[in-house]
Amino acid sequence: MVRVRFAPSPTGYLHIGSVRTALFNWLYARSQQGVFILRIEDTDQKRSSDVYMKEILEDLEWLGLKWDEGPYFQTKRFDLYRSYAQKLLEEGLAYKDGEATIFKIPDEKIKIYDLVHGEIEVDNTLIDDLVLMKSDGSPAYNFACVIDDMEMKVTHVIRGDDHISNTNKQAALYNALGVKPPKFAHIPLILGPDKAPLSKRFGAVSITDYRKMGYLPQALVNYLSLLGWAPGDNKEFMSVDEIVKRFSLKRINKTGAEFNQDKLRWLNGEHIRKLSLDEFVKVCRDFVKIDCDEAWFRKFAELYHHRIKTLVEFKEELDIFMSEDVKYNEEAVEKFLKNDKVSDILRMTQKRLEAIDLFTPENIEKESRALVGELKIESSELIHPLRVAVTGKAVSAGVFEVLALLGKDKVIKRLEKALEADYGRK
RNA sequence: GUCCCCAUCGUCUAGCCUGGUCCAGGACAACAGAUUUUCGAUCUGUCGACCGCGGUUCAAAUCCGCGUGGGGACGCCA
Repeated sequence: MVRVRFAPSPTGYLHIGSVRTALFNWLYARSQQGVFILRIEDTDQKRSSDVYMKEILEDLEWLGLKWDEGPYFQTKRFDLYRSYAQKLLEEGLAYKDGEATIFKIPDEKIKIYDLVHGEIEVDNTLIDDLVLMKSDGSPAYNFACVIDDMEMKVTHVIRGDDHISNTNKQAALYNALGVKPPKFAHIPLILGPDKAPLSKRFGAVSITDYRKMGYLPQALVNYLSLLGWAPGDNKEFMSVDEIVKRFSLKRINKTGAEFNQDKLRWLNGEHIRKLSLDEFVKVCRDFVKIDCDEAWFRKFAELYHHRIKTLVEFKEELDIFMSEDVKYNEEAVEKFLKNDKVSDILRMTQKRLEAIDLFTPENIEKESRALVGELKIESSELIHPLRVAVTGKAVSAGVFEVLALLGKDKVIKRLEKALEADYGRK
């Protein structure tokens, strides 16, 4: 039975890199019908906080990375660490230095077999002895980690590359305890654009940030799974189930991967499209928290379902519809409103639209095209200025649908405002 | 400084183990064209990489060595 664990420290929010580690553990457990254990490494009591702890649990749940066991807390296991330290002391494998207990690292070369990297040989004569229990009575990281992994019968330790140089120390500890070490898989780190491991400098690194930016958990899972792993057949857009089915440690690669938000955004768009309209409406409602007519909202969502890539983009479009004021995009105004004929065309359009009883896309289009025919102009000469005048932007869904959804009053009012500004003369 | 890890398009990667099918495939981005209702949508296309040098071999992205470059670890932090 495969048993893996994710062991975060509640000394900060859940970082993209940590989440990727959690994800690979979870994927391996799921793909092997194994057990995914959550262990909170809170031995640094000065830096640990409940706020971070709660956020970590929430983020894992939001991502759908459910744990089967735990959370275990290291602060509740100090007796256990103490007793093992005592045992090593009695066996002469550790010694006291003041209040601290130190493990005497045997002078020998040690071979580690890593599932990702293959064999790694390290000369343990080069490293210092290892603190087991600190003077304040708390266990040191490498010790607590080994004891817990042993006690929790962890079979595979999947963690970041940066732990490779802990592994030889831990291996020496396993030897001293007379226990077979778990299998190790050190996965490459996630890098920022500067090729250094992801840090605050990069901007958004916490899962909460991505949630707020309107990314779907399944998109984030999909994207993160592709950093350091690939199914091998060029398939990239995958459901979580599909990833679980195809995941294998063998296909994890060794190179650090740069986090690329463009690709995440693309994948997010794909996952949004894949939602049914009902699902999409629900997701959007939860995200924007706006009070408006259900049927209207649904129509709006339908119009933008395939046009937006994040929920924030959805909200921005929605704001254009909801707000009283139009924010005019300078480039759009420059390109489509600053033209001699525009004012006249818009004035006439406004009159036509005002006369429509049933303000439907079909009727709006009919009237607009009729006007285009009478004026002997290109339809684009009416449509583009109309869009900019009403939405402030050069980009939107189909303009007739947009107008219909906006409603006659609002459209007329916005046209009036645009005409007052009199861009055509400036 | 010492030790360890890594090295294919701008980015994520396939191929590398088991050398020939690779003048290196896909995706994101970028760019161009199309769609005469735009576009950040859609479709089509273009650009673009095996870090260098030696070696092994009939044959090397693939194996070996050395360089170079990047990263990590050297805490009574985790």
